[in-house]
Amino acid sequence: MHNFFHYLIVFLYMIIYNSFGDNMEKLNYRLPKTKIGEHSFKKIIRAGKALFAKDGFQSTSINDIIAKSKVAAGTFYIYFDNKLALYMYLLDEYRVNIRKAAAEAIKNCKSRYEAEKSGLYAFIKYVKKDPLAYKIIWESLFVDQKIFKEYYYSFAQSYIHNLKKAVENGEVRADIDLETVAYILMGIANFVGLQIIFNESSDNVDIDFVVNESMKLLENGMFNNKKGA
Amino acid sequence: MHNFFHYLIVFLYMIIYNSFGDNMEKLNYRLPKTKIGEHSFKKIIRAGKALFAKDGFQSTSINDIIAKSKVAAGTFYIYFDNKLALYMYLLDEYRVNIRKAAAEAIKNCKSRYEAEKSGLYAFIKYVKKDPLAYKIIWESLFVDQKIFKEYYYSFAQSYIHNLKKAVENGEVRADIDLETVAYILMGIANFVGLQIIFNESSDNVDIDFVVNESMKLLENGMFNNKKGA
DNA sequence: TTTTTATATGAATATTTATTCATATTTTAT
DNA sequence: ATAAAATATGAATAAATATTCATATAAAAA
Repeated sequence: MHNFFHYLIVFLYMIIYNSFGDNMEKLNYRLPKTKIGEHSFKKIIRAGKALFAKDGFQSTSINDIIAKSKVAAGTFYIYFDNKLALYMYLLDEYRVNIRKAAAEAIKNCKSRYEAEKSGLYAFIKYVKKDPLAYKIIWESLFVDQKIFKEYYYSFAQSYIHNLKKAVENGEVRADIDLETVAYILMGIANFVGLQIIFNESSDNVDIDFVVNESMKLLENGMFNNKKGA
Repeated sequence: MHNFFHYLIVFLYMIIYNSFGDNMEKLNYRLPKTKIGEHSFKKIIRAGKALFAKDGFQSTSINDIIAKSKVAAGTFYIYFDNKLALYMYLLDEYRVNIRKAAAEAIKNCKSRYEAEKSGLYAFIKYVKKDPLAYKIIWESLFVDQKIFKEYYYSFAQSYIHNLKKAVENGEVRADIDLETVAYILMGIANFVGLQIIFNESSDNVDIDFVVNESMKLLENGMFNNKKGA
């Protein structure tokens, strides 16, 4: 008779887990409700950012975070279930910030061309200022492949949506697959961003330069002989 | 008087470390010398590949590798100093393989255009067949930022070298920065590769398709109005 | 054949890391 | 002023992980 209840519970668990699993993952942290709590919370966030940026997610232990933030071990668990919960919180924050920076840069653009240029410039400037944003998103591929895939997939979808409109009003050529173009544009932004980050002495002038060169290629391609071979 | 020797030793250590540090990192594994040793070595390699592919470098413990490969704990240490040594061994293997695949694909190409197309196709086919190759190189950014940077930097340099030749014989336009082009091409390969890997049911036809679409953009850009805005 | 070298083993040890909980303090609500 | 809620603490415990080493066996060299 015990077995019946055991299997019932397992069954119910499976239903709940499958339908709500993804949503429940987001409840792994608790925001503070007082000034003093906010202070501790911020200390943890700051330490997490610094350590994840320096050593990466997996190499950073909760003990490291506790030591750096100078809160007691128990305090960490008041706000976060575990290290992943803190990481997800930061990842979310950076995603919002990057999208905000891009949206802000694009909002007054008159054409798709201008929007690509401003968006690229804003993205690279953002990751130059705060390389952790860049690193933390890339690293999500190794923390949880699913969240990485979802991020780029949804990014690509909104890209495709905008490109479609640009095709309709004749700005973008109609004879090219927009999904591929979306991934190409993400690839360019990420790797040209890499180029800027690699060069530690790079400044706004350099960002201007690589953005202009990238736009040249997006305008007219890279080959002289337009027929190819 | 003890202090003198202490500082002498520290000084000598610094000299040795600075000049040979990079080379010495590569001596962290020992190849087997007999048939039976080769067998154990291969078992460790196979288990490492499978686990790094599934869970990533940091989430895989040496104990996991030992369990999966079915060798004793001590056996692992006969061949590798630690987990990083195994990872570096695999990273090196994949780098060689990817470069080999790319070189093989390019060697009979008559033009830079053809070479770009074949190289892109070969790269995507390779990472589709063995996604760990892709993952392990990207992940190196989080295992050791230096090796990641060196990898893409040297890749970019050899790219620039080839592009320069193509500019000289008029195949590639002369009014564009080749370093930026190199990073753009790496970005396209990596993210269009991502697009293919994300779509689990993608096949050679899909690879053909995205390569063709990418080449369209490299030929003529993406905009109708060549003046931009 | 004997000696030497290479390899295998896994229990034991050392180290790191995550997590809990009883107790104390501070803040907010009543 | 008092009760309730929120927060802080860190020693203690639990769990995971890395590494060593004495012992044994197999392969190659002498």
